[in-house]
Amino acid sequence: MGGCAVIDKQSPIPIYYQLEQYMKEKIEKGEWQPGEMIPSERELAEMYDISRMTVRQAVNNLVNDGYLIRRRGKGTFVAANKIEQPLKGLTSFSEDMRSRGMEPGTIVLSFETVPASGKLAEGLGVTEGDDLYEVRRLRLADGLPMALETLYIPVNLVPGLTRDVVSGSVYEFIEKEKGMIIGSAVQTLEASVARKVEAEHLKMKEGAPVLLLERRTHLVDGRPLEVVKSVYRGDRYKFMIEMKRGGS
Amino acid sequence: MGGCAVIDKQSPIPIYYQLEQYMKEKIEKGEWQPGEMIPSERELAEMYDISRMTVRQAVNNLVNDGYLIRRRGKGTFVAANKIEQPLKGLTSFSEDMRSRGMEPGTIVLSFETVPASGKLAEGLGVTEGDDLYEVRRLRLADGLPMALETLYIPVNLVPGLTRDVVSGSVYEFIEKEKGMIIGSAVQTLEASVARKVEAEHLKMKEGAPVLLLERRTHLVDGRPLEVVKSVYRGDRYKFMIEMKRGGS
DNA sequence: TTGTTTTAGTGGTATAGACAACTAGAATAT
DNA sequence: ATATTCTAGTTGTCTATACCACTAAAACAA
Repeated sequence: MGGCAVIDKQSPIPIYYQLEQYMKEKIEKGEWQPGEMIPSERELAEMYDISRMTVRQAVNNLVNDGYLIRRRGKGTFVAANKIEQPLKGLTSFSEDMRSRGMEPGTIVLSFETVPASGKLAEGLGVTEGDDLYEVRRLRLADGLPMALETLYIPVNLVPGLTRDVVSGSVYEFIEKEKGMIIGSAVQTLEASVARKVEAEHLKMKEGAPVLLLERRTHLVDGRPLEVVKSVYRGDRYKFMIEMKRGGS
Repeated sequence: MGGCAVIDKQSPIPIYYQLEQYMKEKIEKGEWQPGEMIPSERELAEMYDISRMTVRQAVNNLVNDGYLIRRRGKGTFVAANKIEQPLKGLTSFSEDMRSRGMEPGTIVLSFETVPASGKLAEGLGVTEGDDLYEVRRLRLADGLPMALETLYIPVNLVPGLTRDVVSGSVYEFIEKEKGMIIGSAVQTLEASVARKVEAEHLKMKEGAPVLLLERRTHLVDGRPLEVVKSVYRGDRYKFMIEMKRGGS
């Protein structure tokens, strides 16, 4: 039974932080499986004799870090996690890697539909609450982690997207299976440092330099297709742009 | 005065969210300037007759979104602005900053001629040992350090370059005084962390994220014009690129 | 059987208060 | 003058409680 007290109220370490670390450990060790519902906030509060608000602070942090997902009226669930399914495909990332003489790879970390919220809805031209595919992929080059990518596509625009499809090339599926033509993209790039979750996936140290990339892709008819947010390893990736005066 | 109630407790919109949007607006409109301290949590709570915990929820979200920075014992401050404006095609630093609504500035740190060596000579299409101008400049936006730049130009291509000229726009000098037309550029971007010297000039902490930029500019006739290596502040600068499908 | 209502349980929002940890400057003592 | 202590103000943590909004399944009604 273990006098595994878990929470030490006398410790100078904040209670919410103790609980946060404890839950994170459960998730990382696999004691709490992806998709599994964790004890409710009220249960946790009673279990460790702490306030529900304190539980919420711990849960909040893990939600922000991508470990947990809240669903009002249903519960709090462990986020999808590391499922291996590498496959080759023709994507801009893949083309990019091949042009650099490296072999691209992909690991789909999660694939689900989520309701569009705020900025995402705006960026994708859908109304808030509409379903979006949310795909998280780890992109590899010569087997080494190169980027962590999160992709959002409106479900009603590309119905029938499956986990199998996203393990390959999404663009190829859209152009060849759906007959839609991709027109343009706007990309922003900024420098940052790896947060914990990112560092773990990319196998780098927390705080190491990364390149944050956000791409908004449009179809030729102007409809927004996708929003992709990527985190590239700063030590392995260099972005290259060719520009011409006056042109675009 | 105006019954700008700001907070409507009867509204179905959560109070914390109302406050969050209100504060975000203040920041985006510039009513609250970067670095400025915002009212304390207790002040805000009293001001709008809401609970401090509710204020905290609003502030928390803005902190997570990068709008605010908390400092225990001191207060909560508006974070440095992130610039996000499209960079169309090839522009100079000055054009870039002006298009983003900021006033560019330049401090010339050094101006000398050095012999071309190895890669530089190759990149600039000159023979090793040929004279190059080497210019180191601190680029400012609205008076704040934005980038540290080192520039190499073959002397025989642009004779007559002076310290006065480089304190302004080099591109303007080349196009207007010399009559040469800039054609294209290849730019690489990568993430890194500030080294000591860079950190000092850019007034940021050693190890903070920076964007390393290297640009190789060519004239319309194809002759290499310059190689520029820049270190941009990661917290103040964001690159935006528009692309069209066909290539990458 | 089918549709509707109720109910228990979940996370979401909000309150009022308390004390701790920290900061910077003022007041004090040396 | 130079330390030292005090103090007012800040964010950080935590509690106990209350009600709302939403979900899913059970209970009920037609």
